[in-house]
Amino acid sequence: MNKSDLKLISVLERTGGFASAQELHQILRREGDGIGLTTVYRALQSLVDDKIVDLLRRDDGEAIYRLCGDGHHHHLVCKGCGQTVEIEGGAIENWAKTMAEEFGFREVAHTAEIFGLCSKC
Amino acid sequence: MNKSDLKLISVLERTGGFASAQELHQILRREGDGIGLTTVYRALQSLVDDKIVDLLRRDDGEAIYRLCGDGHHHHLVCKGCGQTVEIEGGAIENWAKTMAEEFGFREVAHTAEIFGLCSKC
DNA sequence: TATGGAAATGATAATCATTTTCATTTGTGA
DNA sequence: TCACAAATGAAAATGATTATCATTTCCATA
Ligand SMILES: [Mn+2]
Ligand SMILES: [Mn+2]
Ligand SMILES: [Zn+2]
Ligand SMILES: [Zn+2]
Repeated sequence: MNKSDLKLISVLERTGGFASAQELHQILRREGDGIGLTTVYRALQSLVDDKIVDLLRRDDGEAIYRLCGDGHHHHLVCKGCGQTVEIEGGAIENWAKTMAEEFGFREVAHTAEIFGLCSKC
Repeated sequence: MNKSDLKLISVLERTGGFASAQELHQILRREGDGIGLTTVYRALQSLVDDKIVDLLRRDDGEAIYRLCGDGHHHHLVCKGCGQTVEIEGGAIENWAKTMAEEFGFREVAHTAEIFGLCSKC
């Protein structure tokens, strides 16, 4: 947890939703911080490893990051404005476990995200 | 549905699991087909639009494609060998709908995939 | 069958996010 | 202060995907 990591956490706190590495870099630059793009990627990687931020992918495959609450959860993301709600997996946690067992899979993980338009969009 | 689309469907039938555009291109080349990479991308794009193949993303963001069964379903994918089982969403379908309603989201879609190691791996 | 335009094709170049390299700077404990 | 490790960022490399554009293949109609 170094200086750059903290900068990224700070930006992510302010932006709220998901943002790409390039976008986060631009925001920091606009604010007068001369941080390099390389360092932004490094910091994000490190934060993902430490499970402090979540990584998922835009439709075009670009990685997007978001400061995350603790523990396992899922997301409800607005395709219009990017607003994101963290939600519990509820019934799908068992679904994933059951399906995996049924087909003899071990060491399973799962992803589940919901996309739509929020009430404002 | 043109000649190239059919070639891609044929390769996807033979490979079974998910494969990237680059991999599918290599397979066709190895079989003596001189099809261009551009055409492979175009055919895959068209098949995805027509919902004949499914597109998802590797961890590194690379797009992978698979010939799909009809209708809405999810996947159980082996991280070792790529073997893929198509499974029903079951509890997820209601979960997605309920969560979306609760937060006032419209026009919702969802993704849910399970990853693990199959019994052979 | 000939023909003119539309659709398909593929080589090549352009994009663009991400990763590598590597020289320089900064931080830190002895 | 000194030595050494960690952090930083400019620049180049990588690699998937997309855009161009000239050429070829189809196909309907005369
Ligand atoms: Mn989250
Ligand atoms: Mn499928
Ligand atoms: Zn919105
Ligand atoms: Zn396997």
